[in-house]
Amino acid sequence: MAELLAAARARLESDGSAALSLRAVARDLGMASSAVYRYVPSRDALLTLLIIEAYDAVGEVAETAAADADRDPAQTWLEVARAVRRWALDQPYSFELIYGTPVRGYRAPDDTVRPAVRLWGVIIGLLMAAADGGTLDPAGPDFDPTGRMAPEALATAGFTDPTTVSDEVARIAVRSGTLFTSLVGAISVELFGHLHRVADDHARFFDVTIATAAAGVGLRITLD
Amino acid sequence: MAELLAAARARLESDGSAALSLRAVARDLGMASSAVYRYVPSRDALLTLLIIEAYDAVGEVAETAAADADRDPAQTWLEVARAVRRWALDQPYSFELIYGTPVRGYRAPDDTVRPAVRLWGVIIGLLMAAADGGTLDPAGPDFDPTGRMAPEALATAGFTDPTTVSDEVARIAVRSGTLFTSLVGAISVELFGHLHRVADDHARFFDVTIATAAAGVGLRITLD
DNA sequence: CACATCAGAGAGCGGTGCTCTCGTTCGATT
DNA sequence: AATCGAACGAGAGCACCGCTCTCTGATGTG
Repeated sequence: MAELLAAARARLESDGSAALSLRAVARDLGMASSAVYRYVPSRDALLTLLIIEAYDAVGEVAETAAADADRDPAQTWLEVARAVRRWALDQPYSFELIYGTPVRGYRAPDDTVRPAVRLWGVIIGLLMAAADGGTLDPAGPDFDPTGRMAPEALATAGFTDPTTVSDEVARIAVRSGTLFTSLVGAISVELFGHLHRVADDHARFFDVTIATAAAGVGLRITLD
Repeated sequence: MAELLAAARARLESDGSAALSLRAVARDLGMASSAVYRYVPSRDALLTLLIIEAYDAVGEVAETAAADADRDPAQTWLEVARAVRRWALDQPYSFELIYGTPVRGYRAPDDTVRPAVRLWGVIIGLLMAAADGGTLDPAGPDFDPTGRMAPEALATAGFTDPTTVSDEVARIAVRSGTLFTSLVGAISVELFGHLHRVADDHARFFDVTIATAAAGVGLRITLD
């Protein structure tokens, strides 16, 4: 089973998710394609395993970057974003697998929710830290947060008891959406080729995009 | 040829790009699969045609929304973003086709550049209008725009002669990247299921995300 | 009328996911 | 120790895919 996953991971990294063929994996293992079905019920199930791996990988990358960086939450967010970008450029197919077009007819099982939420946890944690430290500027547009972010998500991320999400917490958590979107958006846009003939220095474009979006939620990032 | 494109479009809208099968299109037309190759050299070429159609469609949606909306550039941007989102939710597979994971081994030919740049044109136009009207706040982070945005892109969008892009224009154009990213990012995140169990009211999440990112570049959007 | 061009058909190649049946092997129970 | 059953793997086969090849027939033109 471990060998199977390793072979599938190798195939994914070299050929991409769309080309991940169960038969090819079987060939790499020196087995008949039918034998693989002893371990995995379908190709999509195999993909699910890789998806969970990818979510966990990006979650760990973000958590590590957040722990390693300096104290200022805004600069820490920049470092986290950079780390995630580096990971995505390194393993583009893993990024595509989780943040790109979902596989046709594929419905993510609940097993993927917990690892997927790790990144949200890092983001919300940074916003909380900024609020506590008094470095969180007033956000651009303010609005009523009731019912906007699911309390369940906050609870899964380990912040509060789902039944008692304070208005204060919700108001901050809402801003995490913009940070998350700017991160996924900036990487997607670069990775999927939409900066072709638009921007030259992709790393700089990324930094600026992250910093600008962060300014909107009240995090002042200074770029050198 | 027109029938072929129509059938392919229908297949795309019902099954998605990954499942767009030349044989299926041929069946829909009552032809042998080999006959289709009289008109189109390969499946990828057929996809390219649909990609160009999609870029043009989203470009027109954006241009129309920009023309119809009121005078305030910030509010107009919100309307443009909403219109593009509506289009994407309406034709998810077309959105995926251009802003999702690129098709394996597919390299976009230059024919796609011009339609792809229409959306950029709308964005830059709005920023210019805001700057002219004096409603463009100082952006979050400021930075040297030299060499950041390709002059060619500005020229293609119809703003300047590529050799003479003023520093003023470049400084404004740079901000368009954040708006573009927030738009594509917000739609991707929603369409690809990353708001599942995170946000309840997707339309509101979208508005807030767009407005917050816009605040970072200096556009004040007011949400009701 | 002869001829060339073109649209389409059909078979076939190697590939895919997946299912079914068949044999083997190996470990636990009696 | 013998036996039984579960687990594992192989192989054939189904329907589908992109794509190529050859062949047929219609069509229009010199």
